[in-house]
Amino acid sequence: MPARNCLFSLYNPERRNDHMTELYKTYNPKAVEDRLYAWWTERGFFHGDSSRGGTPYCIVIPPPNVTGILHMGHALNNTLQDVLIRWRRMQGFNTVWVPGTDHAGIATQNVVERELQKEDKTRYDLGREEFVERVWEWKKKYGRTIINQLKKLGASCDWERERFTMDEGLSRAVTEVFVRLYDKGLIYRGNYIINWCPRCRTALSDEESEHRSVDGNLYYIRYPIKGGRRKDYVLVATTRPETMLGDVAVAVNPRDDRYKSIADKVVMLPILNRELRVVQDDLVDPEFGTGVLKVTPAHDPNDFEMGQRHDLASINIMDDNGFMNDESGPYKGQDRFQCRENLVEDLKEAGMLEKIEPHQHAVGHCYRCESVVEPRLSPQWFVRMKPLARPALESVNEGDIQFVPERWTKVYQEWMENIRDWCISRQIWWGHRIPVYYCDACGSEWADRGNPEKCGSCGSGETRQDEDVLDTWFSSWLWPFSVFGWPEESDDLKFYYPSNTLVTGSEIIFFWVARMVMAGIECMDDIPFRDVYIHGTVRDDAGLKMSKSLGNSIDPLTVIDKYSADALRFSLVMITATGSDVYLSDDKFEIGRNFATKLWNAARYMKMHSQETPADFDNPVLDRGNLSADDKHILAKLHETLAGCTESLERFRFNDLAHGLYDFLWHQYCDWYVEYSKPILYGDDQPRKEQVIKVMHYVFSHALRVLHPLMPFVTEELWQSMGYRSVSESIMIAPWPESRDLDELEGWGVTSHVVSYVDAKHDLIRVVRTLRADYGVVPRQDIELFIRPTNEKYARMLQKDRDSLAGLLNAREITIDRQFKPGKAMPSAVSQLGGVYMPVRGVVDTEAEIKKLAIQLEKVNSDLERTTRKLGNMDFINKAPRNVVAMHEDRKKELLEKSEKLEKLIETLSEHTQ
RNA sequence: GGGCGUUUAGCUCAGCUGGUUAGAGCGCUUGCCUCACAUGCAAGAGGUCACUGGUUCGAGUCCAGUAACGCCCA
Repeated sequence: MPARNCLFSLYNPERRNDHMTELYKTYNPKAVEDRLYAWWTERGFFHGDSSRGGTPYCIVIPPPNVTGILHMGHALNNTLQDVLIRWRRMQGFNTVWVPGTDHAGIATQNVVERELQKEDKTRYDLGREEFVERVWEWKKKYGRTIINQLKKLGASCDWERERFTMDEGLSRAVTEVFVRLYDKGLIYRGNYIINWCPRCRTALSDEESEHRSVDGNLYYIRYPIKGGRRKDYVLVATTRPETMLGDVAVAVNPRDDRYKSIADKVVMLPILNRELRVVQDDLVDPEFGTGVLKVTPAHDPNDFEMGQRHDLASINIMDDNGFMNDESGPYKGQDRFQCRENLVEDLKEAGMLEKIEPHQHAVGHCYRCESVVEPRLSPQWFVRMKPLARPALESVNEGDIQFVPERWTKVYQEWMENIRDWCISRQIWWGHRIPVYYCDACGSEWADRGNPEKCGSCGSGETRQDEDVLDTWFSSWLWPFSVFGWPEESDDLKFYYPSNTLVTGSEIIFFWVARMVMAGIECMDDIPFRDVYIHGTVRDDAGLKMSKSLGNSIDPLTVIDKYSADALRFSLVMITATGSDVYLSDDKFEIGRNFATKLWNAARYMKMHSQETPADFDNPVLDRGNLSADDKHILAKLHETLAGCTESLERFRFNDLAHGLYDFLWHQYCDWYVEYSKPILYGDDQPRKEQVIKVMHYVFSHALRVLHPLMPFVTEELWQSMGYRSVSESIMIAPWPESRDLDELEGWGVTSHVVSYVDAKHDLIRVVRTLRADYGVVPRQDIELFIRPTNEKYARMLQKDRDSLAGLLNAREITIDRQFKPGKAMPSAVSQLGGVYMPVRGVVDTEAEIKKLAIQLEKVNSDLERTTRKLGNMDFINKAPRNVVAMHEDRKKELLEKSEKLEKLIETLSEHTQ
């Protein structure tokens, strides 16, 4: 790396002397980020070790999909986790953040199958074993993409603990849990309606079928009554006409008088001419369609239940690919959608189609490939959820687990209360194969932890394993303890489980969060985490969810490249309100970049004036008598900020943290304190200089630490280059600053009076600057200024601050005089501390001046009137809290003074006009 | 159909337990290359807090209703 680009030479002791020769005006993240990240890793700062003891703080990462690439959702999610973990680490907790990926069964299989397609092969050409081998190869080659991207983001994960859901250890956990639940009777196999994706050729759980509203049709079809005349038919309305090929009955509501007469009749299925029973069922909604429902038990969940109740047969009419099978007569071999078209044509021709109405309805789509999901009867494995849900619900009801924001509690509760069994088998090859074995000799079936060669009952060697694999979430729900080696009772597991905080998005509350709670209680007899922080969804500027298919996503890596990782992190957090969605556009990242540059330059300024960092910067010995009001003010503001930051983190108010630091460092520190310091640092009062330098380093080094979790790179770079290593070799492990309140700052003479005096002084400066601007006095032109302070105390304090005021206002002379009376008309204004007068060359438009002041007076008087009225209201005086009343009284006094001053000003001006 | 959420400056959003004069960033206007920073500095304009009613001494904030939009579940 060329030395010129390396702005500060940092942690490397050999390079400590050749730095600072040249200071660039902007921070150059490219020269910093990878180097620092490598150093942190090398030094082992990310590693957590249970044997070190202490208080644990643990986060397990929501494992990203191994096929995934980092998107803004990940960037936000992992930034927040990193903020928490870095904060707790600095607080001295024994922290660990466990990273890893999940094997994403369907998604990964799809990726590899697409690869095979290019070679004109299918997975069947390779066979199961070879195909799985191929997926492993793919994983080895590409599976670390997202992990490397997390490193670019600055994530301080404990990489020594990186896990993958298909690892040996985690696979063992999967088998163990399966066998336990199987033996407890909580896992069963059954023939039920499941969501079938004909493209992925597998079952999906209810959560994996995404309902979307689609514009479809309602087809009204005539089903003739057997033995009736031509006009005797019942009219059936359906959205999926092709499923009629699997009809076994029609159903009406028993209370529906319209259809009483057909109750004992048989109707004929058009085209196939199958005889259909007429059943009566309460489930039929008389209001929907014609009130007659076709019953297709093999292709609709409600129909299936109805079939059970009325003992109806089930006719499956489709194959695994969504093509019509033997049962569908003339339509055999047709794709389901093509079949629909053809069938509708045929019905039309036969005069059996009465009408088609446009109809909007919800249709399930595969969450991996977006194909229309086909409800279909199929033998699958399920987890009985009710017994698992009960304690998981209780732990949230009783507050052992808390959602932030709280409203998600209800979403969780409702899902738990209405929970349905979980379909866990998938008809794919990539994943944990179901550890159930069958004996073909004696027909027994059992779940096994090992690889049984013989049947346990009859000793036959004719055993075979179930062909299906498990849902990926069946391994993810074990993540909080499987990553620590469960079922082994490792020291790490004992120390770090349960984890403290889970950070995730709302879209996987059902998929993952809820199930982890169930698994944790079932397997560990303890909840997996205490707090669940749910952040918002990342959207584009138009409010659309960012997605590859929409092409509206902003690539975090592009942002890192263009603006820096710190900028990405800071900007994301700054604009993300707690738990609400984020709207992003490229230019938002300038916030963070500019902020980093601002810090960089503040540091440059400090360095210019203090080649050597004061030895006691961390806990400075300050001469109380030699501290100015402004010194005390910034010290107070620093500690106020520190307190606010810690509180924000405790409450997961990340954007408050970002805003607080931004405001403090930019506006309080740079805009006011650094500006204030200039005349001193460029002057030659040596003792004052030393004090100010000490204050600056004290403030800066503490603010940097609190900022570090948000902007790890630039804060570390500055920590090193400013010479703060004596506190700790890295800012990452520097102690988190303790805030002190005003009483604790008393030793430095910091009081609320000093703080409010400086606030008021800032107000005065603003007032004068406005005067300057109003009268077109350019910055380089100096002014003469008269101040008439409100009281003797202010007069004394302002007198002390004359030089600094002169600096901040570019005034060549400031006169502070309680008796000041302008000898001629001049621009003037009113501030809390007193009136200000700014003589200007040339003629002043007195009329305009009076007018301007009159407008101000009007506003003040109306405020005054409102406050007076309020204070005259006995109800207010009696019922409002004392401090509120006192506040209004102060305000009244203030307004009164201001009003009088303005009146006097106007009066004086008017005299000069005459 | 059920549930949840949102509605505050031109834009994106803060505003927590009701209590001063409703804030920020961006954008806009004006003036500045002032020796840390033009990725900057200073000043300024800009608001019927969606609507209607209620509670209260006091409502952007609490309650009820209405409207629009969004999300989740069926």
